[in-house]
Amino acid sequence: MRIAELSRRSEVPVPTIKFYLRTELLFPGERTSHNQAQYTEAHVRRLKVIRALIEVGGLSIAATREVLEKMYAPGMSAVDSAGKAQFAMVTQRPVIEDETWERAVKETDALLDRLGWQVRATNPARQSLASAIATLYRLGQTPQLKLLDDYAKVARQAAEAELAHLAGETDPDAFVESAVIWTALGDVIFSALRRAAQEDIVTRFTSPQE
Amino acid sequence: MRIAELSRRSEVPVPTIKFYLRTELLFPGERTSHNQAQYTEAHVRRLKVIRALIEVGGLSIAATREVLEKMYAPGMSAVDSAGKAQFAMVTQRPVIEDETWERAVKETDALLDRLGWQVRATNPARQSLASAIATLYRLGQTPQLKLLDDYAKVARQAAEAELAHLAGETDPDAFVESAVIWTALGDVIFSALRRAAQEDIVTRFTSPQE
DNA sequence: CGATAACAGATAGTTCTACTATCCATTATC
DNA sequence: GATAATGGATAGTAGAACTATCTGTTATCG
Repeated sequence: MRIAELSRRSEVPVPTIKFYLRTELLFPGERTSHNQAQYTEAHVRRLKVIRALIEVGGLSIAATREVLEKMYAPGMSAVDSAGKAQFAMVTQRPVIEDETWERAVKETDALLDRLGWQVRATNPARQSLASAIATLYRLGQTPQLKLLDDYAKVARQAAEAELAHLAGETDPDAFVESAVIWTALGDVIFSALRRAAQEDIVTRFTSPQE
Repeated sequence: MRIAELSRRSEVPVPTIKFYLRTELLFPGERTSHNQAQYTEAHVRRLKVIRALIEVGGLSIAATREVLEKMYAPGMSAVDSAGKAQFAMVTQRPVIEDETWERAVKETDALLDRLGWQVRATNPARQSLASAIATLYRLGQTPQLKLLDDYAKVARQAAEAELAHLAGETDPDAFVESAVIWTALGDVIFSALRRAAQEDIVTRFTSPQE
């Protein structure tokens, strides 16, 4: 198909597709002549994934590009690709290395240790967690161990549920794609469900009439 | 204190503080003369909360302003203020009302119904959830009921754990502030823990040696 | 008291992100 | 053969979140 149809099918404007091609977010079509290229179903699909990650998942273009690179990197097992893509999804922010930060890192290490989780030092989730904990400290909100432990237990259940869901996927490419999509959208879904649950709990608490 | 000290104490540059004052993100200091104003501990505190919501929580300035407005609105119960602030934290995106969207809304309603949760129609979490589910549909990822139900159960546990934590707070202002901070940072913490759990599970699965 | 520094407020400028728009020389298509 | 579409290059735009500069005071310190 040509670019106009690709645009129609993917609901992405032509100039935006060109922009994605320029910035290597989308792989090029097969050239048939000096000013013609053929696009395929794979392009449509890729554009849909890109839009989902950006619009719904809230990823930046840079993060999305990295995720896609890792996702479809050849010569890696599905699990490794998914893992690498996972890493690219975490927004890294520069860290202020003060006393609070040190404390938060220790707290993070202790938590993961206590849980017995095997999480590499390179996993950006560690840093992300530490910076949230550091922020709680700075705001005088002592992050109670119990609450963190509860959160962790619950997070593990969520991860188990979604990995069980993914286990049904036999095709490696489909597995990686599903894993990435679920990681990105899972955050959104979970966040929404948490807020919904909060309202329900508060409602029951203030006007108990079960 | 004067603005230089406020800047030092809050670690926010003076021009940024001025910008926050201009845009009413930060309430003004008490004027003592034509070009002097006094700032208080409350200003320091507020700036720290603002930076936490923006930098760690990832809120936009507009969302942050709304959250703060609702948070400290007078004449409301702590629970109501926290609820309103909660609503302002969800990023609303324009919705494409196609067939997929309709289906996702039905799915969302059915889910909340099945769970028996009391969630108002105005809660933006509904829309957020529906748009994530619609995206899954569009990507051909059938959102299995079981997984959504599992997620919901887990989200409820997280919400219960954090509300139990908040229940200890007797001062209404402190309650609202804690609620807002935990809602914003909870997303980050949970997301990080989920990714950490994913790595642990995958590690155990591919090289089981407990 | 006077020099220097700090201040509030106004206005303008900057950087980054994520697109949009325009143009041109081809190439398709009717 | 006229019209439309295309790929690629270049430039422009809109919004967000600051950052800088300027002006006319007001503090403060020696």
